[in-house]
Amino acid sequence: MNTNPAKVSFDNDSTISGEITETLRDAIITGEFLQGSKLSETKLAKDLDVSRGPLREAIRKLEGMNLIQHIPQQGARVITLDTQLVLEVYETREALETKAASLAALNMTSSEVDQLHRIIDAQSKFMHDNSNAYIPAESDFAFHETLIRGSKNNVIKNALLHRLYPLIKMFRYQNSKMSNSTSNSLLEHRQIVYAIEQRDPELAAVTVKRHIVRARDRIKRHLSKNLDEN
Amino acid sequence: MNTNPAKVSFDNDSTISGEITETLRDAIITGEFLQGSKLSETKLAKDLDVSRGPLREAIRKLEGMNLIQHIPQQGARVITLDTQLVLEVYETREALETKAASLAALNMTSSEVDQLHRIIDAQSKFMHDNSNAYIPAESDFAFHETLIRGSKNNVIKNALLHRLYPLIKMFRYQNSKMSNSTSNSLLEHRQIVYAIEQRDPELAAVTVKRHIVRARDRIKRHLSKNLDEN
DNA sequence: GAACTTCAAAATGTTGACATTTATTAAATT
DNA sequence: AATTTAATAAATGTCAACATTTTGAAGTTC
Repeated sequence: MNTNPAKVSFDNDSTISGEITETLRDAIITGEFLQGSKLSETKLAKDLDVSRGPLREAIRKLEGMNLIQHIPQQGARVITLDTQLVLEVYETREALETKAASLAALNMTSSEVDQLHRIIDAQSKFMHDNSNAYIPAESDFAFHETLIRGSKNNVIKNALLHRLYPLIKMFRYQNSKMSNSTSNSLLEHRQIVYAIEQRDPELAAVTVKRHIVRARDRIKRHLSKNLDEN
Repeated sequence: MNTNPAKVSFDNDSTISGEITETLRDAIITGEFLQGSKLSETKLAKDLDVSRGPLREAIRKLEGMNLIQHIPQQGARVITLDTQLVLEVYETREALETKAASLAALNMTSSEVDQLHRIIDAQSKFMHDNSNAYIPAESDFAFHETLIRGSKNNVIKNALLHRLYPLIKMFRYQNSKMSNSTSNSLLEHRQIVYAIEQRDPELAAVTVKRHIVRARDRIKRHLSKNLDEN
């Protein structure tokens, strides 16, 4: 089983293009490929032992995930997560996931709500066992992905899980020192589940909005203190 | 000069891949390629007189615009704008463009606000000259694109202009008989500009939200009455 | 007549070579 | 010595051929 938090796990593509897309995605998210670094087709094709055709397609797919920036006749570079981009990503996430929460309150199945419960129970147990450590990133992502899927809106789901979360995972993976999820996050998760259980879309929206705005504020403070070591 | 409302106009790529991306995009948006129809690589490559390499890349790019659905080992098909998808697109647009409006109220330059004024003045003149006809689609899109650019959030901007608006343009182009923009739309546009001029993000959000929800409701009514002729 | 096999045709996936553009380095000029 | 120019190397863009998978029709079986 794969417990790599970088894994986005939404494609099972046995083609070479699909395989190397996953490989490159993980390498970018984990920071194995440095931000802003050039992705040379010739070199990468040799390293991965594939031809440039599928590699170019993989690069296009990663461009769709916002992980790569490609300029014609110049090539592809790993996205650079500067302060502005990260804050813009969280603003976008706020808009989309707030709506997703409203919809989830209306459309989530009870078995999906149960799943949310199981996730926060595990988070609760973990924090108890580890004396108020941070929520593990994988568990936090599992919570939000379940919520998003519960919206039953595939357009919002794809926008969030395929295009925004890769960037969020990349940021959190490469800033794991940061106080990502404070003990307060668990309480906020509980409030979100409560709102969904009550089938209260407004309350769900408000609780998720606050959850994300707080995360954004933490990041903002963190980045303003670490202007150099980026 | 290009006045084709299908034109999205955000790429100037002199490569073959870039050229045929634009060609195919317009053909899909205008309905020249029917919804759900197969895009055969072999056939298309012959028709466009290019090799399959750049064509495959174009297909990947169009996939990123949500205009095409590609299944490995099966090929690419033009997206089908069924009722559910269109309503989901408008829900997503509501979430994103509402946020964009708030940000525009804060970040728009005065020259951009002037541009909004020029657009609604032209809309006003057009409707007066044509005795309450609908706002032309190009002008309506120009208004919203200016608003979105004014947000100064590139992530939201790309999500809307590159991934959502192509679908919206496709729908409106292929449903031009529908009462797209009623005379009420002009009033709503004025209210939006007013909110932005006041630098009032909450008011901007509310006015844009209502504008989009109303459009969505019109579409919902229209589609429920035309279940067959789609 | 319906469902399952078999085989041929067509489509997608992949490759390596070629073309064109961009980047690099060395020479030349001021 | 710094800047510009020219030649070379390398990279991206494109193509046509090959490989593999899927599709669909013909034939067979129940």
